[in-house]
Amino acid sequence: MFKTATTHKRSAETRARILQTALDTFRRVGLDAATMRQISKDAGVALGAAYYYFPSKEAIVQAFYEGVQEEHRQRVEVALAAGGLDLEARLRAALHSKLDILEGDRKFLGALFRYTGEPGHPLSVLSDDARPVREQSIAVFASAVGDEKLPDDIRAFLPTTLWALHMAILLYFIYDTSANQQRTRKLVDGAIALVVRALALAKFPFLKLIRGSLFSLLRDAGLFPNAPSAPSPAAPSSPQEE
Amino acid sequence: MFKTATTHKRSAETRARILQTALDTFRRVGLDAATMRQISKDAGVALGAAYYYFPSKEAIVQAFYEGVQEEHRQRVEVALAAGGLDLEARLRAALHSKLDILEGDRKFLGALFRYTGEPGHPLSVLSDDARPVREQSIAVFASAVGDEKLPDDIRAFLPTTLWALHMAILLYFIYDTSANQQRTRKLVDGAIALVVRALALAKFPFLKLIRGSLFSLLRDAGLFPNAPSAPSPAAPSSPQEE
DNA sequence: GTCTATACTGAGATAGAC
DNA sequence: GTCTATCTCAGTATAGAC
Repeated sequence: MFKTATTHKRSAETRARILQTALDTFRRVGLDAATMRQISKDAGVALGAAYYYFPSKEAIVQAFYEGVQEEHRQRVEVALAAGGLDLEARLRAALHSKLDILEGDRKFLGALFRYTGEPGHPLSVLSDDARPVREQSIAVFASAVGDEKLPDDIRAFLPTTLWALHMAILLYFIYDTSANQQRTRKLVDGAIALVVRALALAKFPFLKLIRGSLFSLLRDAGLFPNAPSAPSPAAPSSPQEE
Repeated sequence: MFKTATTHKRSAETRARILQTALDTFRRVGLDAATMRQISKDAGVALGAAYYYFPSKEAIVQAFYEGVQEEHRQRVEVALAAGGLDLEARLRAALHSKLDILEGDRKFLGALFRYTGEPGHPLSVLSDDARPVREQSIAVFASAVGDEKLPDDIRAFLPTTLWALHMAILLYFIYDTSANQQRTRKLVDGAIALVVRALALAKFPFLKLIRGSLFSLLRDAGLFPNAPSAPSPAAPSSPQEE
């Protein structure tokens, strides 16, 4: 039952070596062209060993995303730690740091979206399985919003909305062939500036009505499970049986 | 060079039979579990024949989407032909008819999104290859907007925006396990009502400013290639080299 | 041009030996 | 924990019937 420390360590090393080799190969030739046979060969293990550590090729990708998520969390934490940044600067830091991390991985980043349309698939970013990672990612955006003075309803919806925006931007990023993906960087800055300006509109009372309708709609749809005044205390984040 | 009429017909029949058998199988067992061998066997042809008509399994899916698109165009055309519907009713017709068509195909509809993250892939809804189908689909929404009195900038952006909304709703639809996907139907109605109300806000001059910023941002990002006052007459619909 | 029959390659994934 | 052998299936190739 209990493994020895050395076994633990060797095992972790092998796993790390396979993961690293796989990512190198993904970056070099893309996800599909990278075969498990080539990866295991380059990592100096047999095919079966690779499958021992990663039940599928996609599991390697998943491990990569988890690493990215953790790295993102840390970078944003560092960026916010100093303090003194306004909301716009904090949101820019959150989005740009994500792009910084993924800069070299655009070639296989598309795999992030590959299973989005398959509810049951563990690698769908919208699946129940991915909920922990998804909520961690949303939490990073919540931390960037921080204690900014905002109406309660906006405060409740903003982090998930930013997460959705960030997903859309990643899609744009993948398609962006401009040098160093400058267009995506510009889009981020412009989008954030717009979000901040739109938030300032919150004070107009006659916009509060339509905003309320929008939030009701999203809440009733089962999106935003953590939003206030939800009909059910355990509202699902995606549609469920009535 | 010229095929005889009968050859044409027999060929079309074989193709249709393979397509129909494939779709039946997809619906029954899902896309991945449906093997080309099983499909060709069920269709009463050899494997080679299936590959003669469809270069890949995905090509069958593509053919399916083209059929859906054509069916959608027709249904919306019929719905609008009578006239007398207001904007909200027309938009509802456009969205609900799409859901009607796809109702039985939710199980493999996710394939629509499978290649979204891969710019070069012909089956990505955002790819250059898919541009004709995509623009046809956008045109359907433009026809639903019709000659509604709208500011020029909104008129330019609305159809593509509705198309994007419709893609998001399809994603929700796939995840919606409520009976007969009632939740999606409710979401459609609520979303359309909200869109129509939001359009009515267009008359407020101080909102025109932020609206202008939003549209500039989207246009500069290279989205909305057909929008007015674009910097380049042949602006791309996705990011390109500078 | 349409289609059959069959064999082959390559890749993801698994079983079971060690 | 690791390896070798094997399975399945997408897709290709080929040779030919009609």
